[in-house]
Amino acid sequence: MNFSKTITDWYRTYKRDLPWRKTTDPYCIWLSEIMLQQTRVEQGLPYYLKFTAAYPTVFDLAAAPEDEVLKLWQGLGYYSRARNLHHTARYVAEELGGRFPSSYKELLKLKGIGDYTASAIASISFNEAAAVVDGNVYRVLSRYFGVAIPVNASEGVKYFKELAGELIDRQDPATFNQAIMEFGAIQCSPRAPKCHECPLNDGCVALRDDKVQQLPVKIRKNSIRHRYFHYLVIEHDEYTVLQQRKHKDIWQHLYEFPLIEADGPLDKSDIEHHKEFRKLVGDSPFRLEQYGETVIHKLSHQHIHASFWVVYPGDPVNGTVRKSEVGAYPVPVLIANFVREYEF
DNA sequence: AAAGCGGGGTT
DNA sequence: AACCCAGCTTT
Repeated sequence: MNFSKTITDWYRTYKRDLPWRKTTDPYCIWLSEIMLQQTRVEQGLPYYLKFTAAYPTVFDLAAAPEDEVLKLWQGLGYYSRARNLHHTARYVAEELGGRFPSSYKELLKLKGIGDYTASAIASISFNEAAAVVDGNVYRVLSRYFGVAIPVNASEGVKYFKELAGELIDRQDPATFNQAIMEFGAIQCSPRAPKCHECPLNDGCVALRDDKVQQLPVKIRKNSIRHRYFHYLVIEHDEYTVLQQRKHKDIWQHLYEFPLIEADGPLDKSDIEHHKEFRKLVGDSPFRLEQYGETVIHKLSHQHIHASFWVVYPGDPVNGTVRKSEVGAYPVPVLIANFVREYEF
């Protein structure tokens, strides 16, 4: 039995019951695919349910303010996905009458939609034979065919895209694409694939040559950057201060307390005399105390060493919001964790 | 071609 | 601690 038929037969038996598999509405497929980029199904699922409940159509999403969309997205990470999602919803609603483009080529032009997502929507919603190549597909194909070309370099991207394009079931591309991804997620998993009970184990080159653990090959990079964030938590009657992150950096457009970023740890005296602190508090009298210990918030590529300094200014300060309203703002998980523990 | 972008789970 | 996840955009 050939590779593709084995995969789709396996899928019909073992596929998970997931809400986006009950529809071919391109809006719903698009929503699910954006959320699942670099994100596990179990983590994305509750967000999919929240979004489809809050925004049943692309017009509902387009009509929402960005802060509201980011708030619903809070905790899912890679927030540019939410900003691009919102941008594209407005484009589709206002310029395309709410109708998504129906081909891979046209979908690829939309913000936030790359090769993978355009292929996924084109195949699932419009039955176009565009092959998806995600992390699962790289793993399944590199193992079964014994290909050691690095998957995260340009040669590998091209090679596996073409290979997947040759294998795809042109009669039912939607099922084939979802099948090979599901197979990679459940059967041909990264660390402990179930080779002993795999329907493809007779033809798998990696299994034959005992190279399952060495494939796929990835060029690894990224050393971790350490950053030191000192947050100023203003306490003035029922008010505190929040600021939106505007610059090109992590957490763009999310909110946080006024921030002093330094090259390392700072003590109370460093904070008191810092330019940003003086700018916020002015020359009025104040009380200042550190809350808790330094927290190390780990991102994929950065470790944020965060300390929180509670400030009781004598005079009113600018940029205040009610403490009771802090929970309404989209904030990084680091800030949400602090707010939950501190309780104003 | 390489860097930058979250958060959580697994080993 | 390292790796991975239904990747995309910018440099």
